[in-house]
Amino acid sequence: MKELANTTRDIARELARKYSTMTHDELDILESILVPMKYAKGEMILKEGEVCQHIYYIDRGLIRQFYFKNGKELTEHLGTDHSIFMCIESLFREEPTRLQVEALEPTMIYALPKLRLEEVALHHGNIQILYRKILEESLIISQVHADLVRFETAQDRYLKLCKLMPQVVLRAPLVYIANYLQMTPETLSRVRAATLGQ
Amino acid sequence: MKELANTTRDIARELARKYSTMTHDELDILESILVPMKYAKGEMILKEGEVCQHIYYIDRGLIRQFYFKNGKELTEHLGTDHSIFMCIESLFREEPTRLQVEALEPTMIYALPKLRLEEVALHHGNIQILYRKILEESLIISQVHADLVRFETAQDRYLKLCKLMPQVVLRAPLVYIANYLQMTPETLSRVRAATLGQ
DNA sequence: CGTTAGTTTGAGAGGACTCAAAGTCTGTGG
DNA sequence: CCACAGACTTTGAGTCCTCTCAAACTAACG
Repeated sequence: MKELANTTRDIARELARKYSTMTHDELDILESILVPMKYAKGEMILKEGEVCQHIYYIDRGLIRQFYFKNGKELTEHLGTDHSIFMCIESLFREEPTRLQVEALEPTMIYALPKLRLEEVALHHGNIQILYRKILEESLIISQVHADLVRFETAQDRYLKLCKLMPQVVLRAPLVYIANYLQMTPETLSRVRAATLGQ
Repeated sequence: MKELANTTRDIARELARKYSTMTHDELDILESILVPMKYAKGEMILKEGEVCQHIYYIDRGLIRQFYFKNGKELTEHLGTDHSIFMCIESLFREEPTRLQVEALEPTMIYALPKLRLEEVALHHGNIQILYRKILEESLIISQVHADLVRFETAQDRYLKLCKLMPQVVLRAPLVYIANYLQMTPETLSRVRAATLGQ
C-alpha cells in the first residue's frame, strides 16, 4: 500500500507540473482525490450505457475510445502514456455514454472524479486552474485532430499522425489507426506499403 | 448610451441563464466585463496574426472562422445568433491566430475578455462555473462536428447539417457550407439538386 | 501447433475531385 | 430604375482515390 500511495503522489505532482502550480495543501488535496485503476489488455474501461464520472489520466498503457455508427465501430480517440481522455458528452451532461473505452495494452490509469474536482476547484484557485487547463488542452487536441483529417489524402493523414503520435502508430493495431484516420484497414495497409521508403 | 447598457445587461442575463446561475453581484460583474462589438457584413473580426483575447458571444449575425491549408481557405466553423466562438489555440496559448474570423452578415457581438474572466472566476464561484460550462459546451460541439463528417457521404453530411444548424444552412453562402462539410462547392451544388424533394 | 484475429494483396466499382464553361444573382452607379 | 460588373452557383465531362468484396497470408495466443 505504501508504494501505491507514493505513486499517487507522483501522479499528483505530474499533473500539477503539467497544468498548473500547487501549494502543498493543494497537492495533498489533488492526491487525495486521485483514483488509481489498473486494466488488463482487452479489458473495458467504460462500457456503453455507463455514465462517465472521471477525467482519466493514463500513466502507462494504450486505450481506444470508440462508438457505433451505422452498425460500424468507429475509433474516436487513441491515447497513450501521460495523456488525458474522457467521454465528453457523458461526463458533462451526466448521461450514459455512446463512447466506449477499451485498454489495448495493460494500462495504469489515475482518475479524477469530476464531482470531487469541481468541489475542490471552488475553493482552491490552483486546482481550478488545473481543471480549466485540462479542458483547454482537450479543446486544442480536438482541433488538431479535426485539422489532421481535413482535406488530406489517406497518405498525408497517416504521415501526419506518425509525427503527431508516433507511439500510437507504433503500438496500436492497424485497424484502429485506420479507423481513427477515417480510412479502411485495406487502405492503410496499402499506404504503409507505399510509404516504406519514407 | 442608456440603451447600450441595458442591452449589455440583457446579454449578461442570457449568459447567466444558459451557463450557470448568478447572484446580483455576480451579474453586475459579468455585465461589467462584457464588451459590445458591431461588425458590418464582410468585416474582419479577427485577422491572421492577431492574438485572440476574447470569448465571443454572437447576439445577432453570422460569422465564419477559416484558415489556410496548402494554399486553400478552409472553413473551420460557422456560427450564428446566440452562440459562442473563439480561436482556441490562440486564446489559450496566447499566440497569433492562424484562424481568421469574418462577419458574413451585420453582426452584433458581446465579448468576454479572457484575462478579466479568469480574474473574476477566481473569486466568484458562479462565474467560474459559467466559464467552465462554456468550455464544456465547446468540447461537445467540436465532438458533434467531428461525428458529422466521419464516414458519411457528402449527401448525408449535408442533410445532417440541415437538421443541426438550419439557420446556418439558410443564411451562409454555399461555398462556406461546402467547405465546412469537407466537400467542394460543386459537390454541394449537386447534392442540393439531388435533394430538392426531400 | 492449431485456431482465430489481424494484415496484405487483388480486381472492380463508384463517389467526389478537377478543370472548364455557362448561368444566375447582387449591389452599385449612371 | 435599369444596366453592368463581379461574385456566386450550376452543369458537364473525365479522372482518380478510396471503397467494397474476396481470398491469401501472417501473427498471436492458448
